[in-house]
Amino acid sequence: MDGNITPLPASASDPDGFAHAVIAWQAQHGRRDLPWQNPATSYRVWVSEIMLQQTQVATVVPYFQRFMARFPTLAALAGAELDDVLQLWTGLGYYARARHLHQAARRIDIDHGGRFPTTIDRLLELPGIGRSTAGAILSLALGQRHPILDGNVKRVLARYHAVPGWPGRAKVQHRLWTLAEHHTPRQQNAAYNQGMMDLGASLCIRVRPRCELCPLAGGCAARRLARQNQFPEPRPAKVKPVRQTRMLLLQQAGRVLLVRRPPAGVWGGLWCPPQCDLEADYVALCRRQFGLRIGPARAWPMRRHTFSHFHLEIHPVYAPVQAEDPSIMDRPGHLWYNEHSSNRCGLAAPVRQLLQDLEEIRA
DNA sequence: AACTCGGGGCT
DNA sequence: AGCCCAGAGTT
Repeated sequence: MDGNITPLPASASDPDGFAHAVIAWQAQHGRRDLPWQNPATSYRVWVSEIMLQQTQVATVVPYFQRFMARFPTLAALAGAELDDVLQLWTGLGYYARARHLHQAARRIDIDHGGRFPTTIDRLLELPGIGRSTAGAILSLALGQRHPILDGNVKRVLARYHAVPGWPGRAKVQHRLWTLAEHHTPRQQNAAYNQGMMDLGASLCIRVRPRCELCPLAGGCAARRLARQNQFPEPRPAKVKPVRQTRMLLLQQAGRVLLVRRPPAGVWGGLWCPPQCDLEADYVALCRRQFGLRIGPARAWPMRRHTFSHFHLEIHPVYAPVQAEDPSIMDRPGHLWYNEHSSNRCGLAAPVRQLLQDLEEIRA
């Protein structure tokens, strides 16, 4: 690539040629064969946008394929059990989004007769869909004119206009939305929005952006100032506290006891080994809470899991179950998990790792 | 170890 | 309106 920027034809709605440059670049270099682009139905674009909110494209693709194989239509998702949805979400993180997705599918089924809403106001009423996601669905699937402002677009606009401040701040976000609206073309809106996302993902990346290939380089304020790395500004740093927890790996006949976590909060709705404080008497707890008598316990090495706002130090303890009170175990919210049986449940990443380690020790 | 990401929810 | 929260992957 020679780095020359072709002079851009201007139009009444795009006086600086910004949108035109993005659309032309997208046609040549953008992504056109992602699974949710073929076909780009509202349902498929919606699911992909929710997954892409928390994960990069390469990771999302296999999750998306599995999800579509299992829930090919909105009706299939609306009729599904939450546990089945969470199972397909295992490892993706941000499990509230899977719950919102499922909830929203049911709402569309009930409130809209199963037909996907086609206006931004109706979309914004659904859980898990905000302005950017609604705009992406209507633009990419239906060709309507809406701006979007995902992480990639924020980075492109923050650099192009040298917007100071952290985009998480309301004032900065408002400025970026205004800029996004300003650049959004009347024609070829889908190609433009896809192009902005592709630009942010492939050239206008966080570190060492590849400005020499960028169709917007000629007008980019950050580049003119040679300050590409200083936009957008990072989130203000904060110190993360450390929390500790005990996880009880109670094994019986090759199965491990899991309990369902509360529907909201960390790992909401997921299944997890019983937890307690480090100081707690877990032998007594097993008997009192689960009716289990456990054999000699063995502590496993601590492992650390980092969340956005704290570190969690997990202290696993393994213990064989010697006797159980059979009447207690059939309560809802409890299950004996076996990797090879078809348990339908969502697992957080460190829990999945723990169960995998347990499996390897047995083998 | 720091950084990322859009939306929900609380104050 | 302005915070805080959520999780795993990437760098």
